[in-house]
Amino acid sequence: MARLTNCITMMDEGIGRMSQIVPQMPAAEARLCRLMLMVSTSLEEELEFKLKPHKLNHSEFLTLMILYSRPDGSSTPGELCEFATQGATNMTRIANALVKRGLITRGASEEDRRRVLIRITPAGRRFVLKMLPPMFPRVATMFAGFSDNDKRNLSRLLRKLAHNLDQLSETSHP
Amino acid sequence: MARLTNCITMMDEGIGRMSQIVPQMPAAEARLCRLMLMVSTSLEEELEFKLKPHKLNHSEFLTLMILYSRPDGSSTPGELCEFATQGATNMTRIANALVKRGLITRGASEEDRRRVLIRITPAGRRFVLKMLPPMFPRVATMFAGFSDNDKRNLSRLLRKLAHNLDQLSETSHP
DNA sequence: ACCTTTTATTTCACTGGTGAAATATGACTT
DNA sequence: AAGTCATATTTCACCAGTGAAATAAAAGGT
Repeated sequence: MARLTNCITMMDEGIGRMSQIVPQMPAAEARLCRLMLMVSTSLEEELEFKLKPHKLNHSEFLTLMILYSRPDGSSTPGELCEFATQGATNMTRIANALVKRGLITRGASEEDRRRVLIRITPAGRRFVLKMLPPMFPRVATMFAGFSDNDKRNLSRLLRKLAHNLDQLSETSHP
Repeated sequence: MARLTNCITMMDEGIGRMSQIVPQMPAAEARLCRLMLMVSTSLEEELEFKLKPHKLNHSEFLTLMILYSRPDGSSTPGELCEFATQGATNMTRIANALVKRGLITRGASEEDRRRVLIRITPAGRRFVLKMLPPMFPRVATMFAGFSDNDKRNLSRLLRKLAHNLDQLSETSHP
């Protein structure tokens, strides 16, 4: 049996036994939580596997992609922290790494010179365009056997979950 | 707008622009990947938030739960590594931490004395029973507004995704 | 001109996790 | 009995990320 499937089986049995001991437990929801965490860990590993040859880690890749997909190819550290969900400390390190490789530049903004402007370089764009296509088959294979309806449904449910999570974090750690 | 929702909006726009530049990109699948990663990161934070007061991190909690849910309350380091998806190095540290708190014991197995037997203590069981219930409302709230059908569907789709991920990792890094 | 605020950065100590190599132990094979 | 294998652990150097505090720089309000 394969790794993830194996873990999921164990999890199912474990939660089954737990919910006999602690009947108030929301067993179905707990299962979904564990499923989410396990599957996404594995998904992340799968993507990292394609990044490693390029000596990129996940957050460097993500930062680069955010910059690429901006209309003007630029952003500020603060914005990048927000969208890549990284702390400022870490973003500094990420930016340092990408600047050293010549994939982005970092300079003072013209309008508001407090701000630092981070901008993807032509070399950065070429790099992305070269490394991206080999990832496509892998991403497509992950969702093999998913009907269009399955994909729509998964998207809908994840967004709904995201909405609930936002509510939760707003009320308890605002 | 809330944090996650905000990030998702940006992601949608970003992938929209990317798929105009690189039309072969499997845009729907890429969106689902990003959604999975973002949502599960947030979900994990939400759970950690409830663990922090108990000075437990996610993998310590998981290890403890695995032990609790075993019929005999015990396991071996190797097995725990597998089901908690942790390296041996890390499991040693986790076990050290839990032993120090008196929540588990670690001793040589009787039958096969190569093996180490890790076993949850009565104090460990009490600890779990005390800390678990306060997490329930949080977990339930995450899936507020999910019909039974939604939950079944999400479970089905995540398991399908898990299956595909297993296939992927078996063929490419076996 | 002065004060406040925003923004970015750096530094430091820390947590959490990885990977590789070395060591120990004892089971299994022959 | 000797050799091989499996298991667990430790150690070491490392990567990735956090949180808090200190510093810098300049915008904006008064």
